[in-house]
Amino acid sequence: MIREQEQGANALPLNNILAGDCIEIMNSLPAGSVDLIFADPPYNLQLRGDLHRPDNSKVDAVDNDWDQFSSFKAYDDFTREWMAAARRLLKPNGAIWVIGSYHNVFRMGAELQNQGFWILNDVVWRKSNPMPNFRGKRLTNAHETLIWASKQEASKYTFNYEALKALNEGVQMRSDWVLPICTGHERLKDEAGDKAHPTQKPESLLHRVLLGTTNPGDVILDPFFGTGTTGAVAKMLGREFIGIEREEAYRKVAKKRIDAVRKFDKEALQVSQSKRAEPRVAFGVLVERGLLRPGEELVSINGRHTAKVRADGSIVGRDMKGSIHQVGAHMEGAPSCNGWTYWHFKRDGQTVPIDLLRQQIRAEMREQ
Amino acid sequence: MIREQEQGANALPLNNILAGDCIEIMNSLPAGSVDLIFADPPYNLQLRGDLHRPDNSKVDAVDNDWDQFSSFKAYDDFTREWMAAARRLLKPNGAIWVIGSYHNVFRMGAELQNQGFWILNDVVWRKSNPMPNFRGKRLTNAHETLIWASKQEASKYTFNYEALKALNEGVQMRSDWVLPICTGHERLKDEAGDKAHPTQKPESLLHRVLLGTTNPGDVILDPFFGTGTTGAVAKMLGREFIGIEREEAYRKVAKKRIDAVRKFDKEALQVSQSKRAEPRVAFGVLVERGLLRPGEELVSINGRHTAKVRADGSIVGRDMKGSIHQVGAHMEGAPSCNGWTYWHFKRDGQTVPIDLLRQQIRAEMREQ
DNA sequence: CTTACCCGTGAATCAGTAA
DNA sequence: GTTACTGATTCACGGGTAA
Repeated sequence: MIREQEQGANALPLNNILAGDCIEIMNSLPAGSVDLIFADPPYNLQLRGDLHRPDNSKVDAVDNDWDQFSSFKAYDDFTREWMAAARRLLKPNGAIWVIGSYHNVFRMGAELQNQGFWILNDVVWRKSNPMPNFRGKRLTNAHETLIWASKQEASKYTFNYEALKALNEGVQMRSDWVLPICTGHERLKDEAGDKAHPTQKPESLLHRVLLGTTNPGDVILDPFFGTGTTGAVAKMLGREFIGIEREEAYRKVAKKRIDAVRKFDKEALQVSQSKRAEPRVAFGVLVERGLLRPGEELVSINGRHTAKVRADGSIVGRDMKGSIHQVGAHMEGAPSCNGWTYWHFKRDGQTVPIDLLRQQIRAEMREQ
Repeated sequence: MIREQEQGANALPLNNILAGDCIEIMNSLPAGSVDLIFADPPYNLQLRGDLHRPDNSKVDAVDNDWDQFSSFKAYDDFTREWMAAARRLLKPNGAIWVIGSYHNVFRMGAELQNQGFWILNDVVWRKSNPMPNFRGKRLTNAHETLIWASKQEASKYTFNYEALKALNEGVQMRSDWVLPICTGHERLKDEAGDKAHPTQKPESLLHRVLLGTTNPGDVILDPFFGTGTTGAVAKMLGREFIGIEREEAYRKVAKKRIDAVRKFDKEALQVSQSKRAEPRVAFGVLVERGLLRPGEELVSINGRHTAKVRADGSIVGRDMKGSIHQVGAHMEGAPSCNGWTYWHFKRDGQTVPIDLLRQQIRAEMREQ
């Protein structure tokens, strides 16, 4: 058996990038031979016109042919096919990760369930540095969603609980991961110096996925290999990979990149540590959480000025409205003012600085 | 028309909790009459068993020949029905929020898209104090997902950008919201002292939703009302609500809760306004009123270009004449330009943006 | 050599009104 | 419905250059 798998016609082409359509290629590989699949398929963004930043520069949007689908039906057909091919390749105890945005992730999640995959977690990648919403028409799209699912409900999937706990400063890893997007030297460039791929994923993300849900020596398949982040991190971590990629330009960049990777590079093991900054608390959050009521009166530390709280966290003084800091500075004729210590409120006859409420919120946040 | 809506058979039962099945009741209400729907439907945590409605009646699966997926089918049928009924009730510019976990949110998101809703954002409610994963077999399930969608792609949905920005310490609100789960005094108890509802949502969550995507006076429908968080926050914020709930016990708790809510006073409900809401002022008016003289020179913000004001409110640059916006865009070779902030004039040795003069005019208009 | 400043850029379903 | 015009709108970083 093992000999066949290693040497026969059906041998797994380990640590290679296969050229071609991922559905065809997956269907040509031996069933039940892969431990983990990581899939980052086209998102079907459905972008309309151009978008400019406030400084008039144009956003370099994802307008590649591979992201164009004629309808939801066409996208669903595509999803059903690649997912079925992927599921066939998985060992009985295998698992899959998919990543997407609101454009496609709901359709992928539903199809995973339809095909009998068993969802273990949905994971939110919270981007520490997302692109802002330039027109102010929506919320900043600051996250993407991953779904982790086993081949079937009965699968004894791999989960390295302690490793992830260690990675998370000794407390259980949660379903929301704060990681920066891929920029700087990690972002691969083409010969012209432009980004080699429009949607390169950060290695920190794959590091966490592979560390947490595979063992050394496991076989990891990425059917939408792109510039090979999955392969690069798999190699670092001593896992085997199989990549499938249609576009020659991407394959070329990926091969060069992976060839340069050294196994068990200790520095690489540290890239995924996210920094923990002191959380910023907006004054509006006190209102939102009911610690202060809209309409409630604030008094200045010297008792000379008052202001009223509004529902959105701005405040209104005698002749001005704005943030707690702005209004405080205005009242005192000062260039700046720390509103947290300047403004007080009354509870049970006591006058208390609003900073006390901020400390309360911070304590809650630390509890996790 | 108005009389009919207020007093006729089709009158909207504002600020009431309606008893019964939400699909039937929604179908009995007048179409196109609701501004926002907030839906927190059953999460269907036991997808592999029978599916039950909130009243514990069993949902019949239409297609039983594929037993493994029949329960998904039943959940999808249920989702399709209530969502279609909800969509019918929305005004053309209306919008919907749904909330769920990985058990059901993918199916809801896909169905929203299938029915022609237009997804605006998916939002992650990151729980600051989730329940840990006791068995250590998965990641701590520390978030839930909300989807915000307009009735159709062309809808001019409500988004109070500035208010949410104020709520977030002056930077635009992101798609991930850190909020604690509902505990303590806010968590409603029944007579026995147990929690009155298993999945009561925190008021802070609804505060952000309603402040950000409705205006005072808007009609908000919650078809899975439960203990009435939507109604309580709607009342606080000066919005109208309609609740639908099958279970008498929940309706009773909700009514008592909402009756005790005090509306915030009007001034507190004024939120930060977008500049887009300000009245338009034609540049020519500045000339007309003598704030700028025909022949006066304007200088671009970077000091590189000049233009001359003409009596009709057009301006002339080196090789082009037109509006302040057209000439500015031409000078910079940009697709567009906000002439109000681009062009400056000189007074007493100072260089001042012409937008300052527009603000003067607007102030005069407000006094009038 | 260090610090300060400027510039570039990222999976984006990104406008509203009047004629 | 279409066209034309007005005019509102950005956060976190990394890298490079200037001081």
